[in-house]
Amino acid sequence: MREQICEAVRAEVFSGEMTNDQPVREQPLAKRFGVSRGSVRDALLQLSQEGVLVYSPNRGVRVSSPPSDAEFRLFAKLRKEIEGHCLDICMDQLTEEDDRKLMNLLATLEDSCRRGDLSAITEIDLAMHRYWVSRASKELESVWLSITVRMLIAYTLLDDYMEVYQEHAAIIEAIGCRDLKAAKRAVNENIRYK
Amino acid sequence: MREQICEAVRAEVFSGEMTNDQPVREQPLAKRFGVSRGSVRDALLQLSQEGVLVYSPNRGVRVSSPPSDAEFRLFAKLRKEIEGHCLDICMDQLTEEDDRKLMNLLATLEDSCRRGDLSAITEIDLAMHRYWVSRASKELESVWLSITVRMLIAYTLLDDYMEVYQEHAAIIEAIGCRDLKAAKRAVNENIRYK
DNA sequence: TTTTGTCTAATTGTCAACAATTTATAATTG
DNA sequence: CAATTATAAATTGTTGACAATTAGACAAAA
Repeated sequence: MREQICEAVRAEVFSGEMTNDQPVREQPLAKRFGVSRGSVRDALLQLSQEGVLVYSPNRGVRVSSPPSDAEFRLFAKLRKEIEGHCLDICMDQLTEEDDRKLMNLLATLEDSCRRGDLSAITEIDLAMHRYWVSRASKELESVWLSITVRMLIAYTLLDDYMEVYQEHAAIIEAIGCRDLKAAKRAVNENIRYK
Repeated sequence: MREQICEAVRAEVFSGEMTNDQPVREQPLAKRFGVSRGSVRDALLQLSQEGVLVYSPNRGVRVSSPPSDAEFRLFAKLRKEIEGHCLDICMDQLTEEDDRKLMNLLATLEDSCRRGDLSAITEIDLAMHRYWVSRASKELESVWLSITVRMLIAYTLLDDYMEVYQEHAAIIEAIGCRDLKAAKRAVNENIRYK
């Protein structure tokens, strides 16, 4: 249940439906999901730890502000380190089943890019990168997520949607060939500064 | 309240009083702190996000296992990047008041090292590094903490306690002189592999 | 002996009500 | 009229009770 609420709120934050400087109230969310405030509280607390929301004692939560440029660059660097490490770990554990799943994600991404659906693009982008991180380590996944969501909050608009697709196509291509160096290069290319 | 419970449990994990593979139950903690299970739940959930505990649905939480050597090295690298960045940001914002506080922490650290009190050493070590991270950015602090606690879980024993003190003395010395390069070098020296 | 199923105890998940705190509104005073 | 104080409303924090789930003990069957 908590996970469901988290995902829903996360998606709304990325899609811009929830703007920062605007508090996220517990009661309305509880009503919307048909659950008690307690469950909503748990979810909001988790999202705060994750970096999507900011918590102030006795004052509730609000959507996080985008990081500064310097912080964004640091986050990008950290993500490259982490995802590179994860590719090292999991590259030769991947099966053809994994390749299929990644291809499916890629196809969905292509569709979303064509439609220019930023919310869907963000979601699938997150899911794809998460795939190899999650495969490598559950511990790392949590750290990686808290960095990545902070970067994604900054993605309010993009110049070229199809470029996103092409970059991810290159990554999946390299992974399909089990070419570690090429995969790392493609990932580093994709995780770039604003 | 939540924060108090978090700190207490965190301290017990670092001191080794709570071992991994042993579940952390809500009811006993609630009784100990004289609060309801709800508050304890909040705290345990937060510590799970932080990486101190691991949460399994319907099965509660247990103390995290130490990271693998490869993960530990990655965490060390990330910490160096983050703390270096934070020193960049906050170095010339520090006042003499900050210097005094850091000196006090250092004095306490020296005492703990002489006594060989690993629990206290870990706590103060955490507090010192947290000082400059927190000064630079609250957002970064949360990411940094989740990395650092995972490293500290691995610190069950140390060969030379006084070395810890000397390394931190060097850091504080450099910060006192506002010597950015020396401070970063000293921090990198301190954050090292097992 | 091993496996399966059932019951019981322990534990977590959820809820609705109440207390404490903060925010917004109205009244008072200089 | 401006500033301050008192009051009311909205919101979060906490609690205890109950529901749902899990783990362990024990018995029955293969």
